[in-house]
Amino acid sequence: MSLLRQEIAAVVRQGIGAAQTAGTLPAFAIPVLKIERPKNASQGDYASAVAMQIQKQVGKPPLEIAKIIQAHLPQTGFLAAIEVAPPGFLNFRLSDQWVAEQVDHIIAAGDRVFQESQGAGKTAQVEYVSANPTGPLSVHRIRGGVIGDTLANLLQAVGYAVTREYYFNNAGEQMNILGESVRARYLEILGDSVEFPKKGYKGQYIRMIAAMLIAFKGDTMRDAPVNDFRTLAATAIMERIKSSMRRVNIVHDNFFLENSLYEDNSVWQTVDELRKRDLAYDKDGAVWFKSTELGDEKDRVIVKTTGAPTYRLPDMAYHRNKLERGFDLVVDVFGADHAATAPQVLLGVKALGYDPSVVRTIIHQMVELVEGGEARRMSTRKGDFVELDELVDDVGPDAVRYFILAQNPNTGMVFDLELARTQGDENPVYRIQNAHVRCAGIIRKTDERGLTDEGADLSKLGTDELTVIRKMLELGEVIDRAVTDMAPQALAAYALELAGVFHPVYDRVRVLSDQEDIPLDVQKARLRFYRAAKVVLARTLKLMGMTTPEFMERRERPTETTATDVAIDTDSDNTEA
RNA sequence: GUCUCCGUAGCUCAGCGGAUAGAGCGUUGGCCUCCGAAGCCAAAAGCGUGGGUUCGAUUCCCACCGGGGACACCA
Repeated sequence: MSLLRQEIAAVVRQGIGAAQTAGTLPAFAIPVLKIERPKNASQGDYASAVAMQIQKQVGKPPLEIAKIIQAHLPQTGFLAAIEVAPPGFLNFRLSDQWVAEQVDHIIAAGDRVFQESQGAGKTAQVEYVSANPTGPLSVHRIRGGVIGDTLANLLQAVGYAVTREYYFNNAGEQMNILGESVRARYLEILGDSVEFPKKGYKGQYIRMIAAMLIAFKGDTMRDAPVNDFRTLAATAIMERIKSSMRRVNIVHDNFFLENSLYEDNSVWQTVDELRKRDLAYDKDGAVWFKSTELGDEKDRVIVKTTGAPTYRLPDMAYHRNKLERGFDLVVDVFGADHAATAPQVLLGVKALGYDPSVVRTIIHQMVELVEGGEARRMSTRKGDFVELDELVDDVGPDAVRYFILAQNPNTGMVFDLELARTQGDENPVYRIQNAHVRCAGIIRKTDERGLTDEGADLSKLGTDELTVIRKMLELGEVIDRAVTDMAPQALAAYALELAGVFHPVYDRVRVLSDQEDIPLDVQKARLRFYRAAKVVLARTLKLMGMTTPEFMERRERPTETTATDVAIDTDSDNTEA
C-alpha cells in the first residue's frame, strides 16, 4: 500500500499542472505539496493548503485558486468528494466504499500490514543500550533501549534490513575497578581482611558475583589475578543484562566487543592515521586529537599520559568500523549524558576521511525516578539506583515499554514509582491491549457458534466501522513519520487514538447479540471488520515491542521474583505472567 | 558562565507552519439481563513572558523567566 498522502499530493499536482496547461493558472514551479489531516472530521479526511502557498505567484485570492485547481483535478477511485473551504483549503474525502474495501487488503496483508518500502534494499544499524557491564541495567539505560529497539522495528517496517547492536565496553579502567571490587568481596567472604578499592562498585550485585565464584570455585581464586575476576564478573553481568533486556523484549543481533578493537589493533591504527593527516599531536605526555581543525572548541585528549586511551579513541575506532561495514543508515541512541561527546566522535571519523552523514544520533533525556515525592539518583558506582528488573516486576514489561515510548525522547521523564505501582486498571496499556482482546474475543465466540465471514459484503458496514477503518488506515503514515522524524512516540500516541475510536464502536456494533436481531450478512461484514481491526492493533503493538494478548487476565502482584527465575517466552503472543 | 533539551488542562503527556489545540488519568454528572465494565456517554479546564518572520505561529527565529542535562588525561 502506498501512502494515501502521497497519492493525494500527486492528484493535486496533476490538477495544478492541468490548470497551467489550460492557461487558467500561470506557469510557476509547484511547491512541495504537504497534504495534512484536518482536525475536524467535517472538513474531510485530507486537506491541502496549496492555494494559500501559491497566492503570491498566482496573484488571485486563495479561494479562487482553490476552485480553479478543483476544476482540473483528475478522477480517482478512492476519493468521493473534493471540496473548497475558506480561506482556500482543498478538502478531500475518501470514498466510503473504498474505505470499506480496505478491510480485505488489511486482512490479506496480515502481519505485514502497512509494510512500506522506502527502505527496501537498504541496510541500517541501530546501536542502543550499550551500557557498561559494571552492574545491572538501570531504568535510565532501558529508556534508550526501548527507543532504539522500537526504531529498529520501525525501520524494518519500512523495508530496511536492520542490525541491532550493543557496544560492549569490556575494556578500560572501569572494568579493572569492577574486577578489583569483585576480588575484594571475594576475599572478604573468605575471611581475609582486604581494603575495598576507593572507587569500587558497592552494589549488592558485586557480593552476589563474589558469592557465586565461591560457590563454583571455592577458594581456588584466592591468588588469581584481578584480570580473572574482571573477566568472570563482566561475563556474569553481561548475561544478567541480556536476561533483563529479554524481559522487555529487547534482543540484539550483535554484541560488539570493545576488546576486539584492541585485538585487531584498530584503536592504535586510528591514532596513526590521525597523525598521518596531521590531526593528532603530542603535548604534556599525552596524545591530542586536533579537533579544533574541524570546528571543535578545543582539542581533545585521545591517549592519556598513562598510555591508556580515553573513551573517545575506541569510540572513534568503533564508529569507523560501523561506517566500514557500509550501512546506508546508522542510528545511535544515546542518553543526554553523552550529548556532548557524540559529536566529538563523529568529528573523529570525519577526520579519518569517512562521511558521517549516514549517522543519526538520537539523544534521549534522563529518567528521573521519584518515590514518595523524593527523587532517587541513579549512579551505578554508588550502587543506589533502580534496576530495570525491579521496575518490570512492579508494572510489567508492556507498561515499561509503553510508558517510555509514549514520551518524546527529548523530554525529561519523571517515572513516579509509586504511581507506576498503583497503575493497575487505569492503565493506557490495558486500554490498548483490551481492544485487541475484544477482537480476539469476538473471533473466538463466533468460531464457537460456527459463524464465518465467508462471502461478507463490506458495503454492510456502517459509519461507526468506517470511522475505525479510517483510523486504521493512518498507521502507514504514522510509521512513515515515526521513521522520518525518528520519533517513536508517534506510534504510542496512535495506539491510544486507535483504541479510543475502537472501544465506543465495539460497544455499539455487535456481531452477536441476544437482544437485537442482526441479519446474517451484517454479522459477516462486522466479523470481518473486527478481524481487520485485530490485525492493525496487533501490528501496532508488535511494532512497540508489546504483547498481543488474546485474553485479559489480571496481572498478579509481583512476589519475590528475580530476573533469573522468570521464564522468558519471547515468541508468545499471550501475556502469561 | 558556555552549550544543550524542555515549559501545552489539576496530573502525565500528544500535537507533521494551517481551519474550533487533542488523549489518558483525576474531578463532576449519567449509564451494566447481550462478543469480558480493564467498558460507554457527557461536562468543566490549557499553549511560561515579550518581540520578530509569515497570507497564517503551540510549531520557525531572537530575548527573557523557570526546570533538567552536559561541559575531564571518567566512560
